[in-house]
Amino acid sequence: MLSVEMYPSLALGPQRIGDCFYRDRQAPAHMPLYPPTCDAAAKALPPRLLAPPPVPNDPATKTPKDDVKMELENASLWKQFSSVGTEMIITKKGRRMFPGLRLKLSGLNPSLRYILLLDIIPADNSRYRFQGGGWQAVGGAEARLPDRVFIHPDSPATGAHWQSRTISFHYAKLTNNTLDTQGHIILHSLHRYQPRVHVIEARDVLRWGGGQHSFVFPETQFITVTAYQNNKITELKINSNPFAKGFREDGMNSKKQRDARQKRKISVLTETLDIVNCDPCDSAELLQQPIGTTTSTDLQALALASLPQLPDPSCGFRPEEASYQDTMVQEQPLDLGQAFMASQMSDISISMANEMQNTPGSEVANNMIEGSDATSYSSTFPTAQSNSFPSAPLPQSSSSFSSLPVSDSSDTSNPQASIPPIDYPSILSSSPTLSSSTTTTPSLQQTTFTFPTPPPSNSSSPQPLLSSSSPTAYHTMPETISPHTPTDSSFPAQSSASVCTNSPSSEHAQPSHFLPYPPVEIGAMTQFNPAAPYRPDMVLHHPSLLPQLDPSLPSSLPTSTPPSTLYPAFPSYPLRLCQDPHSSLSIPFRHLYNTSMGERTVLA
DNA sequence: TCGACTAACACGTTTGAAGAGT
DNA sequence: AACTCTTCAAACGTGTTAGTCG
Repeated sequence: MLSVEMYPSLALGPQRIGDCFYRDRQAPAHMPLYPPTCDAAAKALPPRLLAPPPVPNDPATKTPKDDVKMELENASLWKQFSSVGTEMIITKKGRRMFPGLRLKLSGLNPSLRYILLLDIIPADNSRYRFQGGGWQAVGGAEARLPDRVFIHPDSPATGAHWQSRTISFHYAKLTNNTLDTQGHIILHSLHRYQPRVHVIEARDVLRWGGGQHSFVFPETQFITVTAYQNNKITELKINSNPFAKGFREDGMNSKKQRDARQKRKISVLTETLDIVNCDPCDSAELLQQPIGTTTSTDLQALALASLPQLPDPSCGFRPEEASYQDTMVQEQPLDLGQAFMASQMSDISISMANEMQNTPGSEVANNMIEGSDATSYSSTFPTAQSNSFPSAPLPQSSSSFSSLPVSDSSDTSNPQASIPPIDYPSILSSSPTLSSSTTTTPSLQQTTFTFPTPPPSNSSSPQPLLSSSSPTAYHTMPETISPHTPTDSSFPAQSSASVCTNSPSSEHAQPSHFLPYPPVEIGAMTQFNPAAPYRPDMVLHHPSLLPQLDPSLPSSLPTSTPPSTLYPAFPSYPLRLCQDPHSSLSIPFRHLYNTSMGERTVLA
């Protein structure tokens, strides 16, 4: 087993994030679409690896994975927002998404264990501004931040588990705090993003590859904001989010009620001042102003005047008796810390160990460095229809995927139903299964796939997600890399996977294939404690865990690979999954170490 | 001056502990 | 003793708003 000593970066603790982050941020705006390391690696690819992969016509290569389907349960709600132009508030402390991603999974093997991940990637490389009642691209996107992947707290769980209930990612939080230590997903404000959900067979994780399904629901695209720009979005949120009930028409926090409170407050302040200002030299002129015309500044002045800072014995006012309760109680930092996290870790380890035991090819970990088949997928995406993002149209689609681009005229609830559907690429439905989940062969898959590439972002008309007539091939590393394999390549090992988007009229999102890049080693290190009453959400931070929707985006191209971090959704994060910045190799979860106490601990 | 952002605020929901009842 | 149900307070999730910053 590898030790921390083999990966000096692991010893650096939390600051590693910042290190890597700043490396990203310092990347020049004119940075190439691909990082130098990637470029070099791509150039170094043997021609055979760049060639299109064989099309898997052989039915024998089909696995149950091909039937994995995902449905966006609250698609209608998402479409409501999408039709207006979904905005998501991001705050320093982290803000949940609303609507949340509520999903239904089917087609999984009930007895196998899976891990569900959520990540959010830039939908394009533009920055937006709300003007003229709509969103306009106003420039290039900011440098990409370290990617973080939110691991569903139930992970790993059996296919039966996932299929028996609605899967919700509502615990995931978004932040604009680039130095966030809470494990929230870091995003730039005023940028457009696309959430993705990944289903990874747990044991595949152990072998640095294996099958994977990724699902994209275009209607879940959103623009991040620090304050709502579109009133319609605010209304929608208030009307559909139970937490915002108070702001509804009949709520105590409605505009009407707030105005009434404001008036009452002014009245009380006025009365208070009547007492305080028994001294004629006080701010009597403030009181001369009609209440109705009192400005906020005036209110502040009134409040200040009424505060017990003017103890005048002559007026009988006793400041110490005043009930000014501005006692802001300091938030107690929750330090569920390492003990809790460790329990979580051990749980996953156990489950993973079980997986390993149940897998005849449990020696896969040792064979991860073996090469694998290369497969290529390419497709052309038609231009999407314009939508609620006036200058950034979304692809028109339903909440589920269909391999056939069928018009969705039946969806009358969707105000845009009349818009011609997007012809989603056949790649997404017909792509081959690259690795069998049941195979005992620990081979890694090599895949080349093609994703649409948005035109240059400096255009005032942002390009729609997944729409392009000039697809760009996305290449993954040809050779498998293991921690034991010294290399200067920036590419991690790769494996087969699938990506899926939904088409306009389908019932389910159905995956096609892409590479889990770099390999995720969640299972081997993550342990959940079944006895724990609550399972923390966890976030795997990895800059290049999965391929970008559009590899040409600058944000997808860190010049150096930041470390991967594994966070629980807790205030304190003792565990961190790092990647060796020198070798660009992802460190298996078993090398997670504890940083909460300023010390390193190899957990397994 | 203006747009973006932040912190404080009030209200509602959620959660979990404590107590009562069976 | 064990279980279920109710109550209640704290924590948390909302949008709003005033103020700050560049």
